[in-house]
Amino acid sequence: MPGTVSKRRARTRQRLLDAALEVFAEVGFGRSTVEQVCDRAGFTRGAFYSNFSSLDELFLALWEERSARMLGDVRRALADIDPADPESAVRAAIAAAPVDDAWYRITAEFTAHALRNPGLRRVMAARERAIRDAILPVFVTALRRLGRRVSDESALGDALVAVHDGTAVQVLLQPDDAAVRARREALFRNVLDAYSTPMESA
Amino acid sequence: MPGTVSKRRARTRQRLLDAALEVFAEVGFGRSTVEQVCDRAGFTRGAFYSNFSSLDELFLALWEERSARMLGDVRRALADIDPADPESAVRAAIAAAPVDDAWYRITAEFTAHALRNPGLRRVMAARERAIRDAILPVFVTALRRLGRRVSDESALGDALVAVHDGTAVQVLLQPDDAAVRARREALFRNVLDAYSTPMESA
DNA sequence: CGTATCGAATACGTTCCTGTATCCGACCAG
DNA sequence: CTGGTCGGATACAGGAACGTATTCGATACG
Repeated sequence: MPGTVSKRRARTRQRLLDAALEVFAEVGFGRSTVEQVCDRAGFTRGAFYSNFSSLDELFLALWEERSARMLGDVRRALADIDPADPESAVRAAIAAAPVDDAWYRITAEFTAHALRNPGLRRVMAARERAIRDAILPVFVTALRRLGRRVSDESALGDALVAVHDGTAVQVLLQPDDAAVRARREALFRNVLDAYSTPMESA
Repeated sequence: MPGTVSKRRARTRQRLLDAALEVFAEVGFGRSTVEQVCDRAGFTRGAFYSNFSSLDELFLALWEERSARMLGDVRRALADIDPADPESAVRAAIAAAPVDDAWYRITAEFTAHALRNPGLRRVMAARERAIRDAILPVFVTALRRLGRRVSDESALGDALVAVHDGTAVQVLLQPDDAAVRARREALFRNVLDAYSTPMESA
């Protein structure tokens, strides 16, 4: 059966990816080695090179997988929201893209890496756009339910992503500071407000 | 003269730092080696170890130096602004913290690095706060001149930094997209607007 | 069953990098 | 001019990681 991979192979691959996630989070991608990943996964380097041609390739595969999963999580979390309760919908949207320390470290380093490689950069930009476009409709419909309409959806999307990323660093740098978290949420509200206008009631 | 360093030593040190900046920007801190830095600087590893005990130490020194310089640049740029021209003051403030590709890559990686190390994390958080507090007054006085007062300065400061960082990534990922840059500036204006309220005229 | 194939393990040579211990030259003081 | 010291160069031994070529065992299939 061409195009199929054996279960054995798939399991090995997955364990390598999982191990790599841990190693990258602990020592950073740059400082990670093929050997460390293999040790952690319980395989030898032979197994690694039978599945990936380089650490870079694995890195990309890992990022694809994780960001796809996150995108799925977001879509799923937003699929069964209560249309009558826009407040909780927005809360669900924010919760769906949580500030995860380890994952932030990895994406930060991957972003830096991607900025050095035009091909990767485009892949990353596209993925960012996909995530933005998945989340955006939720906010738009929620706002509509609150009697507000969004004029420029792209602008709102970019603003939300920027605020999400920018404030995530602050929250992670000062994890014990409740005020920082509060300001983060306030900023979200302010942006939603600034990018939508009250509708004439029907 | 205790506490002093010879000129020769200072020059060597500086050349090593400059070379390191280039190397880090090109291959990333994690993938950089002592040898690469020395080759680039035109020294041997002996000179390196006579100045730094490890790449990590140099990395920290480099970041200190650069971020201090940037802080100085900001302060200087904002020292001689025209008080009668708040528009250009804000423009100067934005220009003072430019979106520099190489520098962004390094700080991104350093941030990830710092998040793994509580001591470094606190150093970084303090530095971020210093930068924020240096820029903040400019915006506050500029807004006042425009007849608006800022109620919560900390909130505005955090918001500006978050927007700056969050949108910087977007700009770097889509360097040719003018719309992204435009949205970035619009977001700045929106934030300035949201975090200030019109004053009763005197 | 037996056999063919697939995938992980092994083993190898090589390159790169590390850190230290020592050397040598330049610069300064007297 | 001369001795001392400071700072970068040299040299050395060791270790880590790489990528490949090959082996060997397991699994699927006739």
